[in-house]
Amino acid sequence: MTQTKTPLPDVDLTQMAAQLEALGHPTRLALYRLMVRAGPEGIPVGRLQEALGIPASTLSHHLAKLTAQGLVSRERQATTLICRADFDTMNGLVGFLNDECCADSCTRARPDAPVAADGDA
Amino acid sequence: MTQTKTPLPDVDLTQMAAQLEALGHPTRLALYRLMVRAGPEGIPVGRLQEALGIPASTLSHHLAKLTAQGLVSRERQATTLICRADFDTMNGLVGFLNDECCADSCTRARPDAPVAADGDA
DNA sequence: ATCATTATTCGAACAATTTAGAAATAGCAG
DNA sequence: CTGCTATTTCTAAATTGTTCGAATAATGAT
Repeated sequence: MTQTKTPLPDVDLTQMAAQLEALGHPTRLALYRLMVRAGPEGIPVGRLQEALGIPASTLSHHLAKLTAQGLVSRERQATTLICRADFDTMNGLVGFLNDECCADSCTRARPDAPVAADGDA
Repeated sequence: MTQTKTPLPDVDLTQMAAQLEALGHPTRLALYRLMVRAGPEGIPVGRLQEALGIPASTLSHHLAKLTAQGLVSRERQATTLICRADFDTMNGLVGFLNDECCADSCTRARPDAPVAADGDA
């Protein structure tokens, strides 16, 4: 806790936008949710493919995008690749939305959030 | 509160993805955040343009995208258009991410969330 | 070494997004 | 009606994303 309230300059707008964009595709969002439901043990790529019924190359492309944003991690297990949702990253994203992009109506998650505490006129 | 826990079938994956995509652009995310900070009184388009320093047509395009997803509402006030963040929509989105896309690590916002309480395989 | 399995990378066609200048529209003042 | 400010729509170019077959790489078994 080096700082109680965000410095306000730009937290990481570009990175946050990139993560939101990665999730902002029906296939990728479905993919991510499958991984979340699979829990900490993860789910193999082949299983994801079966679930969505899309060609492997397309799947791989989307998976790569999610991985590039740190939303998903992959681990080799023999010939299969186990995919896992990176909850740390998702928490960061949800935290950002709560802190910077919500107002009074959103207090359920952070009753002490400053909301709009900058100079302004 | 018509339903305590989501039915689980597919909540609105496509719509959620569309909203995430709308926010998944640096300019639009910055735009949205400016509106959040402006609070319930809103902020005129011209003010947004000054803040970001981009051409009006580009700004209008992004604004239209946010509006199309229900993230932003616009209201005429004489010659200026007042923009407001739609907190209802954002709450729905954050709620979805919490409910469907987070796991044990994400309990800070919803200590009672079921996480992945479906039939499993 | 060869083969089968699992998944990625390459390449190319197609589609969508992003950007922004110029023209058009909306409201208000004189 | 004319001019003025505020904002959108039109149009078009450049860039980027999506899709998927075919070729490639990694792993383990025979």
